[in-house]
Amino acid sequence: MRELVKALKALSDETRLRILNALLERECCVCEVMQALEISQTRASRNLNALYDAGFLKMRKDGLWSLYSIDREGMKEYFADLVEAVRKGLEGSEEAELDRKRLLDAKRVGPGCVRCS
Amino acid sequence: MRELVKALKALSDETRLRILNALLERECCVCEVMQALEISQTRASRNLNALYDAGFLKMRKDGLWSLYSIDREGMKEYFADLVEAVRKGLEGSEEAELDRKRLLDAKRVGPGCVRCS
DNA sequence: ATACTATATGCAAATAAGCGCATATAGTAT
DNA sequence: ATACTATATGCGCTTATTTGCATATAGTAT
Repeated sequence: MRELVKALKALSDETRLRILNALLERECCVCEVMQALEISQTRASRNLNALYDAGFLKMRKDGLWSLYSIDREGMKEYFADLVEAVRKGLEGSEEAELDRKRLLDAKRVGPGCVRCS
Repeated sequence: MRELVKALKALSDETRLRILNALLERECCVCEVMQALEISQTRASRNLNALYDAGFLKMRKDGLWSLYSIDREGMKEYFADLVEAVRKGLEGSEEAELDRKRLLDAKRVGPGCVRCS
């Protein structure tokens, strides 16, 4: 019960739904999420961690980068069902589509990177 | 997107998950929910309304009673998927089981009713 | 009409959630 | 070593959520 509440709380936020939508496309580092959703570093990091903490994501390190992805193998069956229901509920959402579009151009560099200014 | 967030917010609360669990058994009036979950009238009414408002429940009046039930016919497909995922996530929950057990003895009378004191 | 009952709701207090700023941490590069 | 980069996190502020109390509303019964 506690686990289920935590999972649903993790999903009940627009930012985190948008993040999940992006991760449905592919594995992302924090800065790619920032770029795709046009949100701050703090916001991206904290909300990614919330989804991770609830049990939806897995994370691996690659140098400086933290790479998050949907933990399809590791998550419980009803978690996968929730993700699938969310995916279905996101169909036709302009916001979600725009995020995915921006994700195509997102690069694995941060906001303070000189190449971006 | 807004609709999906609202739906997930409605589900992301222990009281409302317990209510949904009770309604998976059968249609209930507010006072039956109060008895099954052992919660106050305000709490039962407000949380039932939240689930109704999000689109999970339907309601009909019978005299003084407001009878709530899961709106299986009226709700969108992905809402039904969410409910099913929640049902699966609730399997094995002692709290949910106890609520269902108490629901068996719940009667359509309120807390101030003389027959109950 | 009055008395009683089930539900809904305005208000206020308590608690929780979200986020920006600044800073810490840890890896990379020179 | 220093300089730089990507991510994480403590703190504080703001906003949202939850709930109880009291009361309103509406139906029933006499």
